[in-house]
Amino acid sequence: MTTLHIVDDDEAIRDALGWLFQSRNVPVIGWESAQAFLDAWSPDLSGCLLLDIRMDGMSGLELFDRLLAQNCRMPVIFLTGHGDVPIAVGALKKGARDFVEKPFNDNELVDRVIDALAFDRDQRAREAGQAGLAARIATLTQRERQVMELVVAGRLNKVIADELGISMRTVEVHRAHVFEKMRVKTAVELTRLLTGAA
Amino acid sequence: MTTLHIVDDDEAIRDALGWLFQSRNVPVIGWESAQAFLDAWSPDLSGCLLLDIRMDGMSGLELFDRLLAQNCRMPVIFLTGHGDVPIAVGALKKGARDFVEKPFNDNELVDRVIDALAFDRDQRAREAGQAGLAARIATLTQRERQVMELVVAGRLNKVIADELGISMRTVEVHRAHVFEKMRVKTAVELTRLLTGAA
DNA sequence: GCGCGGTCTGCGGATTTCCACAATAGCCGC
DNA sequence: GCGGCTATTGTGGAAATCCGCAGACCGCGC
Repeated sequence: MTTLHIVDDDEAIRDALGWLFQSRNVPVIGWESAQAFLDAWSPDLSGCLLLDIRMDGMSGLELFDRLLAQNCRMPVIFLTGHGDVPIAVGALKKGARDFVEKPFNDNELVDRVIDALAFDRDQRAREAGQAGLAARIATLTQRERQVMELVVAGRLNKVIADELGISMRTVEVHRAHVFEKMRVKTAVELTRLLTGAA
Repeated sequence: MTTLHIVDDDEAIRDALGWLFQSRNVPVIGWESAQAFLDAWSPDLSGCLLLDIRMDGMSGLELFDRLLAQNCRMPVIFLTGHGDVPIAVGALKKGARDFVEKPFNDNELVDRVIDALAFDRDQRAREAGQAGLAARIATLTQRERQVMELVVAGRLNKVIADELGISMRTVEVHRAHVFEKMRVKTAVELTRLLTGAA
């Protein structure tokens, strides 16, 4: 679900943030430790993360690192009480979306979270498209993939036949199969698909 | 030139940094104020910027904003004595490349500057390619541009003729002109050019 | 062994693209 | 007005692509 995940070991803060966001119609789930969230995380968890830096046990930064190692691309907003520039800079350069010091302005934080949620939705839509594409590519045979690459590289069938050492007719057959499986009608459409054009 | 531009109103620091970088074979130019650099800036100044935050007159942050307003895309590394998280976060989110607190580690700073210089070179190469492309597109006539768009959209000449209400032969002529002016031989190559593929 | 899928090939025809040669017409600047 | 650029169209042929029909070989699983 597209939810704000709040990871903070201070229950009072989880509750306060929970109230804040629920009053703005943002679904919230609270986690009492980095480990708890890490255990529950799966790639189809969507939404964004609000992460306290200083926690007992695993810190927010370490959780962030571990999530990155697992290819989590959920937007992360850090919350911290004690400002530390190198930490903030490091987190942002690793890809964190924001880094907010307490005390924070409620409205501002809500806005940033809402932006992050929208970003995650968009990103997931893009990734879903890519996944469908990858699935179609997976149905291609070895040869078909080879031919497809050369077609997308702009080679004529004649040239492809030469390069692969097969007859033009065979290239045509593979090419037709590629078009069918990739659900396109022309080489241009195929190129747009694979180069990720609009 | 691809140079490190140091903007700091403290001459001692400019000198110290100048020595540091020149000893590492990084060309350096020092500027004694934000205004001085801003006056001298032009879009073909290349390299990267090392910018002190606190200066008499215009601050480093304000210089950064003004440069952004002028579409400067040179990588900027901020230097600051007094850490302030919101400022650092704001600068990075606006696109600054780094934000370093004094005292800094010499080697680390040099590495980051060298990275930034390499980034600028790459970025300029990409932009030069795009500029050449834009220049070629500019030589196309109205009609040729229309035809090009439809070709890249994957339409057949026949369909393009219908959509534009002209004869197929005319479409062929425009299409050939487009290929010639854009220096490609196939519709696929043209598509790759315009969609910015490898 | 038999079927299925992948790879390979040829033939022939329809469609599309590519291109040289040729021509008409409007607009703009010298 | 002439020359140049743009847009338009036609004829006709060469080249490339698209596609159905037909057949071949090989490996794999039932």
